Amino acid sequence: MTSGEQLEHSDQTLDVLDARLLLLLTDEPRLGVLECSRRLGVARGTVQARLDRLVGKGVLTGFPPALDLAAMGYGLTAFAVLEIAQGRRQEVSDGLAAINEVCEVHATTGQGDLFVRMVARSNADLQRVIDEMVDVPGVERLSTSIALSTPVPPRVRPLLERIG
Amino acid sequence: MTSGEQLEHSDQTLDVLDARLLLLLTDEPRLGVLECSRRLGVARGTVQARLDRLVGKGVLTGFPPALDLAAMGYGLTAFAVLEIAQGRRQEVSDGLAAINEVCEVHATTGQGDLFVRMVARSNADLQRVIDEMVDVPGVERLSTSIALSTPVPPRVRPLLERIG
DNA sequence: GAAATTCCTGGTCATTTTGTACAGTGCACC
DNA sequence: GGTGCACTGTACAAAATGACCAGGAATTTC
Repeated sequence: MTSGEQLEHSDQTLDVLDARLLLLLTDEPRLGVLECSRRLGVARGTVQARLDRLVGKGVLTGFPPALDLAAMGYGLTAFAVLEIAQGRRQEVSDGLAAINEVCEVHATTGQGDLFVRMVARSNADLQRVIDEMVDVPGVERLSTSIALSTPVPPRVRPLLERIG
Repeated sequence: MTSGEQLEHSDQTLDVLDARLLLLLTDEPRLGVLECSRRLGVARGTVQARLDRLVGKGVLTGFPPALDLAAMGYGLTAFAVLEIAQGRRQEVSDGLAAINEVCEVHATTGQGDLFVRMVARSNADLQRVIDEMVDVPGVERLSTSIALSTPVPPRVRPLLERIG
């Protein structure tokens, strides 16, 4: 059954087997190739080949350790939308990247030019981080909101499940 | 050198060695315990004990496969801020969670009540996803912005580096 | 239709890693 | 001085890995 079940998707990057494999690894990331092959009911070489292929395609980029920032003392997550001076995106981005607590920055359409995710140890700490951000040259306006809860934590699963 | 270098941090959840270990695993996630011990210049048992402890503390939650959504065909990432009817957060969250393309939802302070990260295959596809979100009962206002670029991709490194 | 290609299977092999255990050592604390 | 704790270095059996290869089935190509 090389591949014949997925007639509905066009740019079929992922195979049913690929999806099942990734799903399996999503649930139990520490599984070895051998275990995977057993669970999936295929030969070990197949799993090995699939993984290599997925990495080659750039779909699977690695298995980074997942850290719980809250458990590390960074109990606060906050988001900031900032407006910046025209044509200084690069400069501002660099300035933000230099702040340790800044965990993610996106340039977006709409009024806010940059969107930032950051963490802090406490409210006071957050204040400090925000101050640092405001001080970045080129930042004109900054509005922050604190994450109170996370009804849907980062996930990819549904996208995979639709294939497998 | 059990632990004696980190005098500046108070709720010292993480040790210098912990940080170095996590940093190492961040860079090369597929390393085994033995390799780590070699790289760090400590005994294998030590690395093993540290990892167990980190997992026990809840700091290290696993090694999920990192997938490149763009390589999977989801080239578009977008953010949405939505305002919802009073007291229907749970209901709305569930509704959003049922949409495959919704990758993350946070409840936040400020005007926007919920903050959503989503992906799509194309502009048309994004339109569909947005429509689905608007149709979720309890959603009153929704404003979307598309991620044009990501100057700072999700990272934890700086937080670790400050310790190690 | 026949040939070539591709992908999976199921097996082998030597090498490496894991899990687990243990005695020994340096250090902090009482 | 004694106790507890974390790290070291070592050991050994069991398991997994990486690298092969021949054969079969399905797909594509001519």
